[in-house]
Amino acid sequence: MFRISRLTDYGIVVMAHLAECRDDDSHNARELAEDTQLPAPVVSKILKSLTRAGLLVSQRGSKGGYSLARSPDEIPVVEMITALEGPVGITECTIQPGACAQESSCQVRDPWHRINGAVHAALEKITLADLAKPIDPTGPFIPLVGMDGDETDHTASNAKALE
Amino acid sequence: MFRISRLTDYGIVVMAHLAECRDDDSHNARELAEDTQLPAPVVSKILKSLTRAGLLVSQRGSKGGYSLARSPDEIPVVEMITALEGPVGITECTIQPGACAQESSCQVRDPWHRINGAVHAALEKITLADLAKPIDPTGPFIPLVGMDGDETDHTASNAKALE
DNA sequence: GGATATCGGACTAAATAGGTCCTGTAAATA
DNA sequence: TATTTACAGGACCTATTTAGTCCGATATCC
Repeated sequence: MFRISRLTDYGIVVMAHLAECRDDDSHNARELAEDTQLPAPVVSKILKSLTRAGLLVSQRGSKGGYSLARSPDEIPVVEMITALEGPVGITECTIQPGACAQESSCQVRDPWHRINGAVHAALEKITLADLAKPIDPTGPFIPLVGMDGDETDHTASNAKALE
Repeated sequence: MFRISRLTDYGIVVMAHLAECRDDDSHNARELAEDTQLPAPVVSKILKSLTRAGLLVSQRGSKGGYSLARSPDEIPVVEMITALEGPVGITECTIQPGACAQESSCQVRDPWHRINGAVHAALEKITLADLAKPIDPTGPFIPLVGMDGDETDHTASNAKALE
């Protein structure tokens, strides 16, 4: 379906929440689940993955919890996606060379690699900081030009958005 | 996993093959399966979907078959993907407003919409013609602008081309 | 030592994708 | 008109992936 998994979506919400709490305190899994309104066991699972990937640091024991390993503007979206669902690649052959029997004769492989590179680059440039502060009109805008594909349906109002 | 399904991949290979045969003759499913080395029932299924989406025209009966509904340069990649796996949307809420309970309070929705728009735009600009002729250095390059952060230099995007 | 919280897996259930097959219908041809 | 060819539209089954839960082990603080 060409979309990120729900787990990944959750993970990014949790990360964004951590980025908003500008403190360096660690937040435990239960607390984060409550704040984000997501099921606790799932949040716990996500946090472990993100920690293993080096995006979060964990502290065990009582008073333990999780906190960001780096500043939000140093955490690109692509890393979060990779942490939660493996390497970003539009087609199989962009990730696993050799997996496809048609590889040597494939006519469309090269363009796919380019498309993949483009998507990858876009996800690399957007950082957690961009996600956590979507409505700062004075701040640097999320650097995406030419996004004309989005204008078609906005049934759910943008206006309502965030307060 | 953030990648297109195998069916979609196959579909694009078949479409590219049709684009290469510059004739306007229709090619039947069996023939296309042989040419592309893909399993016949699968190719047949794909062809039906592509026809329903208006990317191919079909001709029934003996001497029947499939042919491109439009010129390859008028068939964007995003349409092929949409035909075979539904609307392109990174997150659920970019496709189904209202499906997510957190929508109203979601902090990251707006940036996701933008990211989605960027990916969508990239896939819209790349056409079947680009995929079918991947090695023409003089032709118009796959327009990957719009995925790139600084929009100052569109002309250079050809050469550096993301790899 | 006891309470708290992460770590690492195993495990189940649900959803999706991949692939096959069958019946119906349209077109060409003899 | 009968026959053959080939698409149309599903139903259907299976394998894989994803979502979500749970538990024992381990680390830390008091």
